[in-house]
Parts: sequence; C-alpha cells; structure tokens
Amino acid sequence: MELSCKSEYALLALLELTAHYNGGEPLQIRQIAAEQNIPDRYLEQLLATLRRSGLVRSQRGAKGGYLLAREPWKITLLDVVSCIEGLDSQPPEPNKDPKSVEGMIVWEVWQEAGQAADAVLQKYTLQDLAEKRDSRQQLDLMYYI
Amino acid sequence: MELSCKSEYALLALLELTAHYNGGEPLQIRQIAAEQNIPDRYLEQLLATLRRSGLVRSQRGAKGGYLLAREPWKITLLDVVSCIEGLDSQPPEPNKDPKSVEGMIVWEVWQEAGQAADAVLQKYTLQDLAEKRDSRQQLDLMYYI
DNA sequence: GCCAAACCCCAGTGGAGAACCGGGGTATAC
DNA sequence: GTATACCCCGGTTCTCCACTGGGGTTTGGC
Repeated sequence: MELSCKSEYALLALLELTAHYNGGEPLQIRQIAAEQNIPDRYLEQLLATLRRSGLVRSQRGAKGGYLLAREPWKITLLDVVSCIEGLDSQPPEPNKDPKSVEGMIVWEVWQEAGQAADAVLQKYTLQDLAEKRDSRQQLDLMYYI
Repeated sequence: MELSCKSEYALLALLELTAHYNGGEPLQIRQIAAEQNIPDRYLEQLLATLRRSGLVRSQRGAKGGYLLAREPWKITLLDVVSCIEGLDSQPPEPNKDPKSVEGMIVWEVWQEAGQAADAVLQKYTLQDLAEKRDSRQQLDLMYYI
C-alpha cells in the first residue's frame, strides 16, 4: 500500500469536485490545479485514471470539464487510493518462486498491516472530508476574529 | 510507511537469530544469508543498521557474528521496520510550506492509516513469528506423511 | 462552418532511492 | 601472527515517481 503524492493530488482534486457538486457545471483541470497548487498536466493524467475507474466523468469540448460520477458520500478514500496506486500487487511479488515458510509468514503480516490501513481509508468518504474541511475553515475564521 | 524488500530481509535475518537464541554462539552473516537466500554484502548493511539501533549486537574477530540484543519477545516487528525504513518523516513532508487546510486533513488521514498499520506490526514480536513458523513447519510435515 | 476551449493519448526526462557489489580497514580467537 | 570475522565507505545499475511536451479529437459559441 502506497500513500504517495499521487494519491494526495487525486484526493485534493476530488475534494474540489465535491465542493462544486451541487451545481451541475463541470470543473476544469486548470481551475482545480490552480486552486490546489497541482501541476496541471500531471493532474490531467490522474483524472484520466479516475475516469477510467468510473470515479469521475468528463465532458469534452469547450465548456467541458470533470464531475463526480457518483454522490460524494458513496466514494471512499480507499476507492480513490486503490484506483490511483493500482492494487495490482495481489500476487506475492513474482521474485522468489518457492517462497520459504518464513517468507510466507512475513508476507501474511504485511498483508494484515495493509488491510488495517485500508480499513481506515474505507471508513472515510469524500463527503466526510469535505465536512471536516468546512468545520475546520469555520474554526480558522473564528480564531481570526 | 514502506514495507519493502529491505524490511523483509531484516526480519528474516532476525528470525534466524531468534531460532539460535538459546545457544550464546553468534551467527555469522554468511550463514544467515545462505539460509535465507539474501545477498550477503547487502545483509551486512542491514545488520549494521540494526546494530546501531540496538536491536542486535555484534562480536568482531574470528568466531564472531551477530546476536539479538534483547529477548525475542521484547522485539516487535514495528521496532524492526521503523529502524530499517527510518521513521524520520514526522514533519508533514517539507514540500508545500503553508500546507492548505485540505492538505492538512488528507495528511491527518494518512497518519491515521499509517498508525493502524503500525499497530499491527507492534502486536507481533519475533517470538510470535518464530512460534508461528514452528507450528507451520510441523503442519507441513504432517501433510507430507 | 470555423475557431477556440477543453479533454485525450502517448512518449520522454530528471532525480531519487532501492538493491547490490567491491575495496580496503580493524578487531579478535587460536 | 594470521586467519576470520565484522566495519566503513563508495560506486553502479535499475526502477519508479513526479513532471513535461507534442500532437490529436470533441464540442460549444460566433
């Protein structure tokens, strides 16, 4: 399980789409990238991946952009991360063919640790994070006054 | 949190030391490497790291080698992994200086997921894995007969 | 119809780190 | 004193991440 910069970018972009979910207007890559300080050509690739996985849908041509494919409370962080990082390492790495007894045991613990992390990512939805952000910003405002 | 090949090598080596823990004789790098199919010059570096962290101690000179520095039930997998991978990423990555509100929230979830994985690694000791291996091997033997 | 705005696809680059390998130095048992 | 181990430091190769760029294709507005 990787939690790299890629996943963070994707999540920030999806949070932006969540914020504008009510209006049916699509959001453009450039706007998202500018808002979240993400290199736009890179974000483009990530959004393409998210689209192929069915998390967002796109509208081509002028006035086009991206929208969430489903409601923000139906998209978990695990959906996003496993889509971006590509959960393709199901085989226990094709390096050591017979895989010793010790190797298997270590691998099983690795798996268990990864599943524990996944469980955390699965219990949060985009909606949850958006709400958390809203209350956080309101708090910041109170401190400012 | 990384769970790379390095950590696996280190764990396998420590399991080998656990198996020979009763006899006070040190185990040599070459023996461990041969037993676990690890490149020996690479394993040497890992053992040096483990030594600097106080998980193993070494005996130099002829008839030298490595021993566990404490009892195998007092060494958790988290001890090993955080020593090898280096748990130096406490600062929220020194890339984006002001770190937006969204960035902070994402980072906090990342932290929570990492801590969940750490908790799994912390509940297993070298002793636990060694026992698991012993019972597994006994099981294999039964199947063989 | 045409053009500009947007997405779409594919390919390449630079840097960092992982996994090794090797050359010498140093301590210690015999 | 010498063989046997660890010790330290550096280099090499390879892969992957983050990012960039060059074109194409679809679409709305004039």
